[in-house]
Amino acid sequence: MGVVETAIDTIKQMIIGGELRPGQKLPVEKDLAEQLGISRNTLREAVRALIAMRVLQTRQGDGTYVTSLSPGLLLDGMSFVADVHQGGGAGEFMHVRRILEPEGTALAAPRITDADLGRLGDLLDEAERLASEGVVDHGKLVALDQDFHSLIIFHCGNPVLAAVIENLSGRTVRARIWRGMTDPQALRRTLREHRAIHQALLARDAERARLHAATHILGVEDGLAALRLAGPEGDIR
Amino acid sequence: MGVVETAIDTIKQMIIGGELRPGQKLPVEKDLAEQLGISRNTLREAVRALIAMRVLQTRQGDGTYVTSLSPGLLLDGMSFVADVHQGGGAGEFMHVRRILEPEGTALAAPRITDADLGRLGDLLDEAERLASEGVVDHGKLVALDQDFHSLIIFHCGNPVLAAVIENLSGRTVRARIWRGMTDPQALRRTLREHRAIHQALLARDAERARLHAATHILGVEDGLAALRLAGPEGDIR
DNA sequence: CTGGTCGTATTCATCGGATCAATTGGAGCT
DNA sequence: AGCTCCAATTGATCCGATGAATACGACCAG
Repeated sequence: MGVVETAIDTIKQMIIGGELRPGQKLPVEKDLAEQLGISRNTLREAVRALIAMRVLQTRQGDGTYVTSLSPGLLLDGMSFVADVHQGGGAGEFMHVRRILEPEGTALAAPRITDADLGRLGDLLDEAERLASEGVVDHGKLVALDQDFHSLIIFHCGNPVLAAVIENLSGRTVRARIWRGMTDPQALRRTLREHRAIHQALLARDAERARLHAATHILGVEDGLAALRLAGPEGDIR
Repeated sequence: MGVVETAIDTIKQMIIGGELRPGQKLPVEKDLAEQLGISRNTLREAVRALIAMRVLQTRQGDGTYVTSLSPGLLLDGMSFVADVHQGGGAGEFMHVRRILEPEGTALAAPRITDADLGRLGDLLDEAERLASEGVVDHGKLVALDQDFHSLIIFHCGNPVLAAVIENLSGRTVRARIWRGMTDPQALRRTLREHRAIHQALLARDAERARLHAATHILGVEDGLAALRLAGPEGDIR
């Protein structure tokens, strides 16, 4: 095993073993490199790998710190994975989301705050306003869609579940779906489904929320499949 | 944004954009560094970050290559996340697994090959043999347990689902559960549940498989909760 | 004594160059 | 044709130096 890999594992073990705790500052590069018996450049490569995993964080002029190590933070590298597979694998990611998101939505029903229920309503109102005006700015709709789902899932009570769901559909895939929603009828259906989920949450009815979320994602999956039939390659090069 | 971060994003975009395809070789460090207008050391830090994400792979004396980018490969960094949270967050990971694994098991029922059904039986036989002999080697049992679940989930038909499930319970957590299974009755129950799942798969009965998998993981969750009551800190320092 | 300002030391970021090690591919030999 | 061996290629590691951002303490004004 290479020197860098060894250093990565050593630091990992220091964290798992509790020697380094969240928020704690690491020794300065020069000292840590000497302590591990490696050069400063090599240590930096190891640190850079752990930064990519969101395990460490550096601040120039200050030092290197262990992050909060919260699941939401550590799992958000997954979205890149989803983006890479926007082609053939998108359906597989969506399938997992179809399993998880209804459950998360049901869990959120008794937990979501009244304030956020109101915010959800606002998001829907704005989306419907945009849609009725025949807006072509899909970016706005994508953002509203993402906010809607995120806000619900945030209240599921399980940060790991929330983080996994959150990262299953990367921005690229999500944008592709909405871009493909040229049919105004499909757009109206999506908004109607969102409204139904909102109604169920307002009634604190977990079962209805679960079912509406499930059918909603089924609809999204169908849209994705149709998209693939229409244009096998989604790239516009 | 720092120079290294820019370089990481550039390479990422080259992959998402299709300019770099799986298995393809990157330009040599010297050339690529020059092309990106950065030093070789800086480029190496960017490459190292992408290696940590399993996006790139280097072979000394040969070159740097884009990996297969398969979901299973890219998602296997998750297991480290699970390991870090062996303390408080383990239950949350197990909860997600409880949602996904029954579904994956049900999906596997009609797909798993007869050969692998036989292999599952062999695994169970060996586990029961070890248990009846009062073996204290938990490592063997952990490995058999992992093989059992992996072999089933492998046939769920969705590599993304399989990869996520596979990485939700890191080795550390799994080992902790089995180590905590000091009660011979609990061990027998676990084996009985495994056998029940196997029987359902043999009968190609997806619904029974789903239910048995769900109750099995519930049992594991209970064991984990009991473990936390017994000893809040699992570290033996 | 309090508050702000400024300079300096600390620390990470980036760079250029040098040497080591592993792999590859071809020259040369049998 | 097949094998051996050497040299070129390429990543791995190290060293030293400079730039840039931050933190902290000295200093000063009120």
